[in-house]
Formats: sequence, structure tokens, C-alpha cells
Amino acid sequence: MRKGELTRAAILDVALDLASRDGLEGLTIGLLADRMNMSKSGVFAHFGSREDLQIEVLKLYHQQFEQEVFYPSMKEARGLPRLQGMFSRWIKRVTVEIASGCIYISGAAEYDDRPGAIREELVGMVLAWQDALFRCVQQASEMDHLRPGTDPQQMVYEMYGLILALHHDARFIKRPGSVERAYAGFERLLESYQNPASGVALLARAARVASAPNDAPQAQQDATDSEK
Amino acid sequence: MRKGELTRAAILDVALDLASRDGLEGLTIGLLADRMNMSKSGVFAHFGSREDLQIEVLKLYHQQFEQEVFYPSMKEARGLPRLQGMFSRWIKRVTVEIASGCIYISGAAEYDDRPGAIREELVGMVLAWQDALFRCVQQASEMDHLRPGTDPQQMVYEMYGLILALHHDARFIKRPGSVERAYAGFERLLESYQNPASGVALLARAARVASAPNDAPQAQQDATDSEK
DNA sequence: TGCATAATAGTACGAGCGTTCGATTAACCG
DNA sequence: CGGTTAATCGAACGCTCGTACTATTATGCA
Repeated sequence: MRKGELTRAAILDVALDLASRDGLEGLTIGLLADRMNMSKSGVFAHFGSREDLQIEVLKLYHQQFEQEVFYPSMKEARGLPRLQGMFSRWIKRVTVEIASGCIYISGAAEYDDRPGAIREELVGMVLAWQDALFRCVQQASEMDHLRPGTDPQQMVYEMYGLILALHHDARFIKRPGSVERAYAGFERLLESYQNPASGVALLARAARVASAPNDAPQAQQDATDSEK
Repeated sequence: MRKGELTRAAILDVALDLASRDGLEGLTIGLLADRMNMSKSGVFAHFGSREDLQIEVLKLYHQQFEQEVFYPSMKEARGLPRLQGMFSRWIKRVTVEIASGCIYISGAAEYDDRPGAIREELVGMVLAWQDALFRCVQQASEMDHLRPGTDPQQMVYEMYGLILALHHDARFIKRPGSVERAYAGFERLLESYQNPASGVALLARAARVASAPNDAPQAQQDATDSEK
């Protein structure tokens, strides 16, 4: 690997960290150069523009999210088990991000009214994840894990709300116990929508957290399983 | 009223509009001066600093939120009816803000890791509103409108999540039908937590929206009813 | 009307921003 | 090792930012 690609990757790593804390708009080339002990132009040369840098950061974040949340969950059994896996891994991810910030969530606020390439990229990624959740709920529905008449989009909406509230309360308000509240909300969601006739067990929350499945990084699967 | 106070109020109005769209951090004195057809220094002179301006904008927003959501709801019967009033007025408010943006929500993302006077002010206001909701749920609990054992903080958490998801999906994703999903989520919330023995009727959503109670601006009540 | 005071404009400063360009150093390969 | 190419630096540009200061205009009261 050429040295250039190596430093480029290192810059992106630091940039992701910086953007998580201060938002994509707060990501500045000067600050980045400081943290890298490089000159501004030295950093800049690796990306054609600031916007390109921001998009690369976004793609790196998306990749990590997929590796950590999406792909491992796709290995679980279709339907409710997979949905539970997605949600608990999602929570675990956001829990870690309480210290650093979630780019999907902060980006949604930053770019909700700012057209351009970054917004398009961001919306595409969030939509991809919501669609993955949507399809998972749909499959659960087809397998009769859910009550007939369950609206998948409604379930996704409420799951997303629980995560947004977690990010809000834990990171902004700094109120303790938010993670437990997110889990409790999800359990209530399942109580409402799960088909009692389905044999899918409702894992206890504590057990689910403790037995944190081994989600060590793995080779990326081929495109057929992509959430896109 | 002196002319100065008048222009100051006009500036704050425009500033609130600007901050709603671009966030409090996007509120710039130069842009504000342009919109006001004034010089930068002319605008600046009304506030000691940009930070003071931002805080004044925040206070103005808080005041409007109280007038529109909090005070009218306090006139309704304690317990579940008041809670329903709070939520439906809150939704109505956010629905309007889909076009302009909600400062509480965008501010939470902007200042979740940026200490200072603005963050403190913002956290105080959001906490005041969450506390108002909390007390309302508590009263509903004491009046046996809710199932025994209902956790008020959990209810507030989930209500906030529904609103955050509304703001996210409608404003960022631009997905239609989000308002209905927020109502549906609230109805499921009530189905879970409402005490079936309570005589409080669950107003149909459509009726609640249509019959939009007359919430014309009114004199601010005294401090005893304040949400603070 | 005239005068004190309030309100606004104009200008300037220093800092940080993204970006450009030419010079310089480092890395790679035959 | 030497020569070519890649990587990095340093300085500069034009812009916008918040703020300070002085000058000018408008307002409100005696």
C-alpha cells in the first residue's frame, strides 16, 4: 500500500472522530490538520474539496455501521429474531456513540434543509437502513411472527423514535437510564405487535445485552445481502 | 415604546426565523443585517454579543412554545385529558415547524457537546417541558387514569421519541404520513398505559385534530402555573 | 424649535475558512 | 544509486465571521 493511501485512511479516521463530535459541518480542514500534525494543504491534497472529504467520512461511517449492526444481524433467523438482533445491536452502537455522537442523527438535523451532495448521500444511507428494518418487519409479518394487520412502516417509525429519544436524552440531556428506557420501549412494541401464536421467544433484555453475540469484524458479504 | 425596542423586536423575529431554518449556530449577524436592510453594526448594537442574541432568540422561541402548547393545555382537566391536549398541540406545533424547523430539536443536536450559556439555556427549557409532561403523567397516574405501576418517565421518553421521529421523517426524510404515524404511536401508548377502568374517553384522532380547540394567544398566566 | 440622547451607519481589525500554486521533501522503482 | 513520481509544505488569496470604534443621522422631550 502506498504511503498516500495510508495517511489518507488515517486522516479519514480522525475526521470521522471529529465529525462525530462537532457534526459534519463542524469538520474543518484546519482542525484536521492540527490533529494530524500536518499542514492544511497537505491534508487538503488527499481530497479534491471539503465536500468530498465530508462524503468520504460519511461513507466510512456507513461502512462501520453496516459491519457492526447490519451484517451480523443478517446471519440470524429471519423474522422476529433478526429484528431483535438489529435493534439490540443498534442500541449497543448508539450507546457507544453517546460519548462521541451519531452522524446519522446529527446529520439529519444539520442537513434537513441544506440541499446538496452531502444531504443526498446522508438521506440515501438512512433510507437504506430504514428499508432494511422495513423488510425485516415485513418478513416477520409474512412468517406470522407479528399480529395480522401490523403496519411495518409504523413499527420502523417507532423503533427509530426510541433510538432518537435515546440519543437525545443520553447525549443532550445527559439523563441516566435512557438505554433501559429504549429497551423497555422496544419490549412494549413487541407486546403490541407480536403474534402471541408465534413460537418466537421474547428474550429477556438483560440476557440479550449480556450475551452480546460475537460480532467481530468480518469480511464484507457480497452485494446480494447488502441493505441497499 | 421607543423605536429601538421596536426594531429590536423585529430583529428578533427575523432571527428566530433564520435560526429555525439554519440552526442557532447558523444564525449570523451579517445575514440578519441583510434581511433587515440594516448594517451589521446597527443590528449588533441591539445585543451585546452574538451569544446574547442567540439566547434572546431561544427565549423568544420558548415563550411562543409556552403560549401555543403549554398554557392552553393547562386549562384542560387534569390527568389524561390534559396529557392528550399537550400531545396534540405539540404535534400541531411540530407539524407547522416541518417547514421551518424546531429549535429545541435542532439545538439538541447542535449543543449536545458544546458547553456554554446557550447549551445551559436550551437544556433548561427542554427539561422544563419534559418536567411538565412528567408531572402531567404523574397526575394522571394519581387519578387512576393510568394502569398501576406505569412509569411516568418511560411515558415521557416514548412521547418524546414519537415527536423526534416525526421531525426526523417529515423534515429530513420528507416522508409523507409521518403525522399520522405519530398519532398512531400515541394511541398505542395509551392502549398500553391507560387504565381501562378509568372513564376517560379516548378521543378519536381525527376528531381531535379537526376540532382544534381555540388556542388564540392569551395573557400569560402567573408563575404558579409556569412549567418551570 | 433646539438640544440631548438614542439609533444606526461606516470602517477597520484579526482570525479562521476553503482553496490555489509553486517549492520542497520523501518515497518508490528500475 | 539515480531519477521519476508522489507526498507534503508554506505562503498567499479572497471571503466571512464577530467585534470595536468613531461618525452620522434620527428621535423624543423641554
